[in-house]
Amino acid sequence: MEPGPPKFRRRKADRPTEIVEAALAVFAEKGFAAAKLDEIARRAGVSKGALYLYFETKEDIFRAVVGQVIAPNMTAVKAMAAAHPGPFPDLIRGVAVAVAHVAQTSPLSAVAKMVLGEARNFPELARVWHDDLVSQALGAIAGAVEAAQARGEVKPGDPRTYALQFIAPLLVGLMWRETFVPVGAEPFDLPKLMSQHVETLLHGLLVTETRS
Amino acid sequence: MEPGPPKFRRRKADRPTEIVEAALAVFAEKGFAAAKLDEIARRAGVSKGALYLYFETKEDIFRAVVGQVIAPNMTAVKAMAAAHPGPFPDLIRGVAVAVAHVAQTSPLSAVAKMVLGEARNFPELARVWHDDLVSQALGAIAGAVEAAQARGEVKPGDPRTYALQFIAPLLVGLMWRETFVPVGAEPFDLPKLMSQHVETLLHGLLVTETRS
DNA sequence: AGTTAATAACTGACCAGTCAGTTATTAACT
DNA sequence: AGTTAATAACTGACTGGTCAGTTATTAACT
Repeated sequence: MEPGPPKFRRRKADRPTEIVEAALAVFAEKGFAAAKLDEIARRAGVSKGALYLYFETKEDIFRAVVGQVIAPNMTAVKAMAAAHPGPFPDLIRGVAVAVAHVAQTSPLSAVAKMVLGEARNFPELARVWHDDLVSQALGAIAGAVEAAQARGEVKPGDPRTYALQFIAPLLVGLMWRETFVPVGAEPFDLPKLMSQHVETLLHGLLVTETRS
Repeated sequence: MEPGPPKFRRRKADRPTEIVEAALAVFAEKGFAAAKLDEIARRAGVSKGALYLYFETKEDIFRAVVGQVIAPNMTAVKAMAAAHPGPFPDLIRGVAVAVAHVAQTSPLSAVAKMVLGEARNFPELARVWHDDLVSQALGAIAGAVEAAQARGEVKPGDPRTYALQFIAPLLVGLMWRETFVPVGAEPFDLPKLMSQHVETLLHGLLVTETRS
């Protein structure tokens, strides 16, 4: 009786991250409700029962997915908040490039969409997402705007609103990509979008600068 | 045995709209998957079986909800597209006020959120939403921008991107209201947001207008 | 009386979560 | 070094509850 290749390996250490990665993929594809634990297990190379060795419930897995995506971005936000001042246009251009890059090279947007979609059923996840990530990022930008206003570089106006104006087109661009491009919509080139947007914000749309 | 008030009335004509209205409420509260047909029926004052006299499936009801919300807004979009030209700043300020008003006084944003959330499972709804509503509205604004560019009023740049820049903060503000305000986030005053945004787009953020 | 809107009890598929049993791995003892 | 006992990771068939959709029956209207 040759043993042959074993039916499974005991790899307690690696299972949780593998499961969370598989779950991220399935949740991103199907949404929370339509994601099946059997499929998550299959993609993680494990049986469904094994999921319950590491997580209490399906919701628990979802929480872990969101948490894992939030964590690395928190440090990025903190770095942004601590950015050296310098002239406002340079700062804001740099942030625009950085933010657009992160948005395109991480599962952030897929998870963001899920958090938005499931906010009703997981209010505590919406809270974490807001408190730890969105509010921080918005606050950091608003802070930079406020400092620039104090230096007389930027016009008066609500800094938090300015921060939203700054970031909103990118967010909508991401939603556009996830929602409408798959059904045939013309995509937006996000880096180009962001660079045009930043210049518009800085200098305005109008050719003649006449106060109305 | 006095008959008393009848247990139910036969009101074939009114049922469909009543059902769709009830369904809109439940879908908006719970999302598609978590919405139960029993509850939709209960709120429509009807039994679950009666739903199936007027609709084939749950998805069918959802489609009807989306369709009913799209229809009246299509006419609004068409009116906007046919707006008299005039100076660009006036036009764009008017549109901003109108759009902000509609967004706040219709179930549009709730349905929009649902369409975004369920786009994967209902691609044809995402397509309708895009083709009949979003794309039209964006095109109308882009057309106005292009005309203003031709008149030399507005700087060069992709008109469709300008349109997205214009509308994005409002959309994000709506998502903010639906998602983060319920978990304690500071709300945005949408009309104020829009008016600050329009002025920023027109004139820019910077105090000194030096080309960089 | 005949027609049909409407009901309420019912069915069957689906799926999160369970658990009795199996297998890989380690430890203890020759 | 080889054998065996003990442990813990892992499996997969099973269950119980939920819920979209069906149907036998009733009651309203013509």
